[in-house]
Amino acid sequence: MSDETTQKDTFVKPNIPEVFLKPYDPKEHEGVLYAAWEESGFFNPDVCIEKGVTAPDAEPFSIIMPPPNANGSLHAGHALFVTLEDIMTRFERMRGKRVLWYPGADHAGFETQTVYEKKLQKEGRSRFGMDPKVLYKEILDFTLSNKSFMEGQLRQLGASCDWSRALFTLDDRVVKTVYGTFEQLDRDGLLYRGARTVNWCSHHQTSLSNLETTYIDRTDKFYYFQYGPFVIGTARPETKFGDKFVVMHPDDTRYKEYTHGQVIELEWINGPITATIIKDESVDMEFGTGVMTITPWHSNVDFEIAKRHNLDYEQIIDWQGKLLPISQEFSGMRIAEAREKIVEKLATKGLIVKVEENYTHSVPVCYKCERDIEPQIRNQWYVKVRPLADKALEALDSKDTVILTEQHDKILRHWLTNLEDWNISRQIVWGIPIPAKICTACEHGMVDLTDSVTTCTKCDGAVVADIDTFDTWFSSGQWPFITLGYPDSPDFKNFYPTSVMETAADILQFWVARMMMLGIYRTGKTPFKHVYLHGLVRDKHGKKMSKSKGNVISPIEITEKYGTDALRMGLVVGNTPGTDMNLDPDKVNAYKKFANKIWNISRFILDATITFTPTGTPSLTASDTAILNRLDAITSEITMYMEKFQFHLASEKIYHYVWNELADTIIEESKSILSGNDADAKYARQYVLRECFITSLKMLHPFMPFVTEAVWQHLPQNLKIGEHEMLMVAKWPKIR
RNA sequence: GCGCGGUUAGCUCAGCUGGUAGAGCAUCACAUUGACAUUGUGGGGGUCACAGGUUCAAGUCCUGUAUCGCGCACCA
Repeated sequence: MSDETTQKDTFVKPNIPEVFLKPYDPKEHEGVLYAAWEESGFFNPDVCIEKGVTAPDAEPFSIIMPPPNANGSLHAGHALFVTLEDIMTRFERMRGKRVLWYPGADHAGFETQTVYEKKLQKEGRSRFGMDPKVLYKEILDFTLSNKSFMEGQLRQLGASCDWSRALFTLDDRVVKTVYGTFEQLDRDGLLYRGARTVNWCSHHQTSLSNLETTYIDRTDKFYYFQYGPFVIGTARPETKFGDKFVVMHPDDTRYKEYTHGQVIELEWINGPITATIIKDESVDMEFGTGVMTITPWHSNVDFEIAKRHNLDYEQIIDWQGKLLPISQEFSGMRIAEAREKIVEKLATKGLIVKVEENYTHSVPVCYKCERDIEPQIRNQWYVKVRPLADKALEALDSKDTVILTEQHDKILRHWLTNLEDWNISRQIVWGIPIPAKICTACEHGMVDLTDSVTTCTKCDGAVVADIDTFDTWFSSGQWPFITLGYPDSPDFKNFYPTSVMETAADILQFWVARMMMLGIYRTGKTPFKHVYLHGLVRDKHGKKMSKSKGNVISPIEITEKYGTDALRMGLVVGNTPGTDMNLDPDKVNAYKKFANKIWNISRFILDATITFTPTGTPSLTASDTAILNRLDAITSEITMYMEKFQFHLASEKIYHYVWNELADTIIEESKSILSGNDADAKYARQYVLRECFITSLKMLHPFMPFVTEAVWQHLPQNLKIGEHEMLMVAKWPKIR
């Protein structure tokens, strides 16, 4: 009797499944259960109908999974989206809806190409100079191997999505539909190829949309130069070679003696030049001296002025970020070096009026490499977004799409209201090729899906294929209707518009806005009813996770240490929609304990109900009735929270109910009744315990699918009467 | 510069339509071989950023200030 285990064994009831005799071990159950779920086919709504789990006329519920980038491991943000979407999916499936959670994987154009470039760099190679076809093939292999790895991780997190439908963003169906949209935009006059200022990253050698740039605050020198009779201010002396137009406001009395179009001679960087005076209202009289010279090739504002007055313009900086021959002695220099040298030269010529040292401004940089964006003029394909954006705004006004939270609704509206045309050309190989021909003579662009255009429709010149690819967001913006098989697939008819789009708040404009615009444009309907946005997952102190800081929490490691259920609870309890959350492993550990608590509660209930055979109506005591009423109240409260997407409250509620009420109060109070001699009271209490227990397991399931299903699979038949063999498709509890 | 959000216990955060503050972790004390030490019971700890206002009553509504963060824009 000295050995603790033998002592414990003496209390073991033979009817309790052996699995309950030791603490809950997630590793032992999770893989097996996921395989069983997948095997059952219940992730697929069609199978649910075939097998009678879902009524054929059941209300549909659909979520399109934001396809994770197939270029690496899942991070904590992925774990959060899986958790939230799986909660919604499992909840609605249990409520008997016809549920489709549609998975996918994203080739993630620019993102993946930059990941792959780093890999090339490590191997001492570079994408420049590589045969584009070879490079494409290499990235494809890399992506596909990551894709299957990533899908395995989604399974590990418990995602109950329908793998039989899984789609990859480069699959034929995707390309075909995207081409269809491209052609339709052309036909509708919403597409044009034009020379405009693009955000050029000299490092990545591609243009970027406004969204793909970010601004950083920087303190630079601000120079005042003598420019003929004027003093001009600039932070970028290196662009000033081509500046032969000097601009001021027409109402500026300081310069009233100068007239629009007047020509002046002056001494400039590389000798005497002729400059023309331009009066334009866009000039801010308060800024600097109220006079500026313009560099239309390298500034959007200047470009607009040049267009208004029909001025010519010239490239000063090449695509690699070096000065062109126009700069003469500075030709071939990088910007930073040239800036210094030019200032020196202007100083020796006595043209520097003054230098302000602390000029702070925000500078656009590439969101990937944080190098300065060099505005450049380049021919690109543009989508006229105004009509599309207006339709998206209408959908928000009519509440056909509802954004959670209001804050994000405002951000989205603001963005949609102030939108500029969308540059969809990218100079990278990893993406969907743009099906178009470009005239070598006049640069006219022609949409050509069938590879049939051989001469320019405008000037009869020779044509070449456009070598650019689409902005990833142009194709992923069509994802909801592509996945569902627009226009003819039954899925499209059954599930579009989808019920919920759940995604990260930081891609609201990148993705959600584009999906609305393109979805409405192509199908006539907004792609989703509700948009649930989650924030960033940060470390436990609220710091952004990054490899360099070393504070990255891998969801897979957490899962292996604490169990998937614990991770899911850690991610969802107290995490308000739309706001960032902090993930603390200690918090996850608390829910690991909770999973074990559920396990132990199960052991007790199983033991307490061994003799329970549900026959006849129990004669409930006042205390029994109170417990059941309370259970109903909890059930309706949790159901309401679930319906309102308040998972942070629903999860906390069920947690406290199970631990503090069911375990700490109800079970404790039941012990004396169960060991007493009153058979009716005992039977009634067994009935009550069974109700509370089954109901709790069901309400816990969307949050903690593994431990609850593990328990369910070991429930004896006397507790499971009238219930499905699999908790995943059991019926969500109803109020009595 | 314009717009938006946060500021609540030592830490990280909840708190619905206004009614004298909650959770997890941490901490302290006690208990414990019949479901569970991945435990139980109990406790300490907050003038809910600050200043005004509305109200019988304000983390909860209004105004302003400070501070942190986000979105948009940007001027050469």
